[in-house]
Amino acid sequence: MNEYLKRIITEALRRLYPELEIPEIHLEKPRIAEHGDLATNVAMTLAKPLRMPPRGIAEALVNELKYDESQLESVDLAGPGFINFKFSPNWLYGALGEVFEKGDSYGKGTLLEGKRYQVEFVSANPTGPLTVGHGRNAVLGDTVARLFEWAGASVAREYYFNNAGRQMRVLGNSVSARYQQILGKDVEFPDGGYEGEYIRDIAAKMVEEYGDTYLSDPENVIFKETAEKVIFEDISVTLKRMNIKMDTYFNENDLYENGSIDDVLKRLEEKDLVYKEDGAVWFRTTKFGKEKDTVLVKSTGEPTYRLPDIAYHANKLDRGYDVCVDVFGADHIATYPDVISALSVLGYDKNRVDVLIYQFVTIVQDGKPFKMSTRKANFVTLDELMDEVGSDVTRFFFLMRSPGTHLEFDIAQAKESGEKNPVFYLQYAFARIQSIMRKVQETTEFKGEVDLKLLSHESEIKVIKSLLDFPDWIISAAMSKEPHRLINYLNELATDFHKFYHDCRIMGEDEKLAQARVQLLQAVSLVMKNGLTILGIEAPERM
RNA sequence: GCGCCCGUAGCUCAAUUGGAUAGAGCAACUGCCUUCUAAGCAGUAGGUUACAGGUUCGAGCCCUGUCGGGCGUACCA
Repeated sequence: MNEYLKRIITEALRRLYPELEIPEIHLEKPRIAEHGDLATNVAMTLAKPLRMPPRGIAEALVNELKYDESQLESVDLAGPGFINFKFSPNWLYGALGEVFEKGDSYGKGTLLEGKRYQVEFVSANPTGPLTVGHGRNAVLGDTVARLFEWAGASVAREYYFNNAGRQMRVLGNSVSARYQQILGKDVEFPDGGYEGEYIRDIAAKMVEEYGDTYLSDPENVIFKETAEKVIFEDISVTLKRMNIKMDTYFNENDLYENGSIDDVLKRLEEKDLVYKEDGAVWFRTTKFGKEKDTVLVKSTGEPTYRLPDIAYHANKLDRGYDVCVDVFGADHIATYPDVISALSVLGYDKNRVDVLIYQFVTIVQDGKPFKMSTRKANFVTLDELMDEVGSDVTRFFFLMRSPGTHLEFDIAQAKESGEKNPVFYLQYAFARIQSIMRKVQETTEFKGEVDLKLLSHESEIKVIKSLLDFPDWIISAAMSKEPHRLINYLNELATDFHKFYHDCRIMGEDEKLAQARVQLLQAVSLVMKNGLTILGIEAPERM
């Protein structure tokens, strides 16, 4: 339909103003239903180049426009110069038919067909269980990946981690200290160590397994290695519970072993973008508009995290992905411009790296905000949260707001199983349809072809139109990396359905009409299911 | 100090990326089930989109400044 409208508008313009360079025709869905199904503002944008009033242009255009009346019901001039198009019911019924043809794959687009995407997310180092803070990252990353898939791309999900470095040493020392304490040795807990209960659990397990074997060897790497193994196991179980499956895990350490770190450094040196000072190696980030240069290698010889970050991104791009998406919390916002600068210097197209930055999550418990810190063991883990509210609610809460705004996670509201909880509105709509279907199937058997033309009630038409919007919203949510748009859409669809069902009954109606309505419900059910699938949320048969 | 993000109904948030009359949910009030899920529907009330300018046919959205909040601004990740 979009293409059709663009074509006839362009043709009309060409006839009216042969001299004019015809701009890209912009079509949008008016906010208000009375303004039609699609509208264009070409007349307004042409006002300046043509030096004519927008309404005058619009009027001429409307008069000149030739269209097929079986497709378009009306074309109107409105407001300051909008041209509003209203689809004919005939076109709507035809389009609705296509929904059934596509079925489970209705909504799948071709925009990103043939593209290879990679989404890197979670990427928490194995120092402790995933917390609610990681939750937003995990769920956003996974859902954005699903959206890319529905937009036609092939997508790889990657988890990047570092099991070397200072953090992990502290982790090992923390376990070692607890291990010794359990065995009765009076050792002091390391300053800044991980205080969480899970450290004790790991130590206890080691006592069980090895007895006091390592009591005389508190520096043994086995403490760190065991902790890493146990914690990773724990993390992957948590992810699985949340419906998240990683394709690859990438260890930062590989970048050292395969020489990419040195290689990147050498290539930056060749471009004269690094220099030595005070025993450290610096990256001339001032050349890219930064206030200060950035240290890449400390005077101890150890790289800062920025260098492996650059090498890692180069590595990802070398693996042939068309686009690599990073999912970052707001605290990482400062680091990625350096990575981008370095990559373009190294000859990569910086548009191949895309970053989704989300604002922090505030947990609200008993009406009060709750500050978290992994090291201080002052946190709510994702597992605890899911024990309380389940994974559907957890995913939904992380997705329902724009990534760009701070998210307030109200545990009380999430626990609420009734109308206060917004997930249920969607799931209920689906379950309600299933129930109606079951009932109808018990009592009636429809014969003959479905006649969609019988769906002429205002709220039926509204439902049909909403159903047809689904693919557009997937693209919109995918390209903006904002899954909440899909949720907003599904909410509207659910509202349209409930309204329809309030206005229109099925049983007791004329059989052909009932049949058409059942068909319509099937379409709603299908879209609802596909939508919830993208969100990674279950569509329950009954509630 | 400087940089990035945010500021919309009492509360939590939308607003299809510059479009027409700024919308939902919760909280408050009023109606609607003897029959297919009322976890629903319909309605009332609630706004100078933090503030002041600017850009243009048109601004919650873009630009400048001010105020308020978050995050950065490490030879931490």
